Amino acid sequence: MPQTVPRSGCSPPSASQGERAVPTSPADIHHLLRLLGAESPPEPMLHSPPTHIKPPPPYPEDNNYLERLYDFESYPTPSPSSDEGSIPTVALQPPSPYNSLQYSPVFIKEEPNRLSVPGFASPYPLSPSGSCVSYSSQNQYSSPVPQHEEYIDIEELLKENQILQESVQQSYITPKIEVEEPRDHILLRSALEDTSFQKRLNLRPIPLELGSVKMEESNGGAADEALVAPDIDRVLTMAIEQSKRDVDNTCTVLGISPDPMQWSTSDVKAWILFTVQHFNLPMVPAEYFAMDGASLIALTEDEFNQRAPQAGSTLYAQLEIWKAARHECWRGQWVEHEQPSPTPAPPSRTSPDDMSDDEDSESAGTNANQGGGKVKTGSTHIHLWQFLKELLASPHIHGSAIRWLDRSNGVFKIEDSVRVARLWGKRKNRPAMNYDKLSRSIRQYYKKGIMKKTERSQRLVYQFCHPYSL
DNA sequence: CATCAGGAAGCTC
DNA sequence: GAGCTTCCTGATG
Repeated sequence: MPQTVPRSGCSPPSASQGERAVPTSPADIHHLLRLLGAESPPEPMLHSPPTHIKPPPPYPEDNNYLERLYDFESYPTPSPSSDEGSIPTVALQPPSPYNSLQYSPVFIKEEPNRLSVPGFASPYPLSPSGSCVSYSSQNQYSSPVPQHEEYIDIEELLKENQILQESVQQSYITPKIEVEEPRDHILLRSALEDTSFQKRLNLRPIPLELGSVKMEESNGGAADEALVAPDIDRVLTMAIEQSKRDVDNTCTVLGISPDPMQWSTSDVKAWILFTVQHFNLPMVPAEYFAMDGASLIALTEDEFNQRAPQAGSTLYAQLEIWKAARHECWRGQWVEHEQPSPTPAPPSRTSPDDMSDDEDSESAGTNANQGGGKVKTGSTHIHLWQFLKELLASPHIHGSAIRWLDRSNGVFKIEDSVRVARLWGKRKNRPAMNYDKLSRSIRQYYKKGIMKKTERSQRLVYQFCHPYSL
């Protein structure tokens, strides 16, 4: 019997993570990473390339074709962020076959601790040590996929991760310091754990339940044995985080929303070209994807492949990541990731609590995607638990009204019931809202498995169930 | 007195 | 039908 992930005592039926199968072999991991958008690694590979990929039809290199290519100069070239001064930038150059066009370098904010796994989701080049590489405009373009590493050094990866986790645990021990847990992302995780790609890519299915060590017959030797599920879980978590960072960076560079549904035709163009450039894919004629984001989302993988025989799969896989991230955004997970660091209160105020209700309402209602996209929330179509998490995510503004007592266990306290109720009422256009009604709604969550009673009953203290506390 | 707990009915989407 | 909202009674600290 395979072991399974221990569940929280109140996992809601609809949100249970279940016992999904995840790929276990390096070959499958590699496929997973490719689906995240990384280009095929150079030979030799850990696995044979999928046989169904046909040789690309040669694109005409006449002037008419070149004119149909997207205009790279139209992209914004944001200057390096000032709040993360130590983070270097990477100026990406287009692939050499097309460098006869006039391109402007695109500056990407690179993060120093970017995961250094070849063929990984990150489209940004890394030096062999994992630090960033700057490409001057004179440099010849290098493939975004690191060429210097060809294998996943999973042991080293896990060692680093273990050190990281130990340091985090150390922080937990420190009294009175709240440590923000690394955000998990249920939907992205689901996308990553989806093994339907095994079927699509004619891979040998390798069932493994999350948290188990059950292995099918292994022909991969010691490398396979080394990949037990908890380790894969960590890799998945890192992959998720990486994907989100990549989405964030792309949003910043292109000035587009993280939600593909919001994309205009020109946004789609920008995204297609950006993705093609990053993954060193063959150029795609502009008219093949002349549509808005909603239409793009509606395309099937086959339709992507018809439009772009070589790039279609990667583009489709990337869009899947963005679509999953869009759901994360909706769930409010994106908010905390993109939220700018707390800014000082305006001079006219002595504390955030002096803010007017209107400003409270606004700050609690429009924080999604403040980091650079165009999407605004603030809709009345928000669940109470999401709203509470919004408030909890802004301790610099709402810390006096509601705050985490135990972030890791989802325990929070309403410090000012009147204020929280008033904010909720404003958001829902319910002027008569009061704490009595709000608390009644919270109590409804007990049945639904969204919240639970705390072990020791305390006034105004509630607890989210997993995974709602994430 | 404020809060907790939960039943019941109504409203909105 | 879901997700509240509103109103209610009774219990608790």
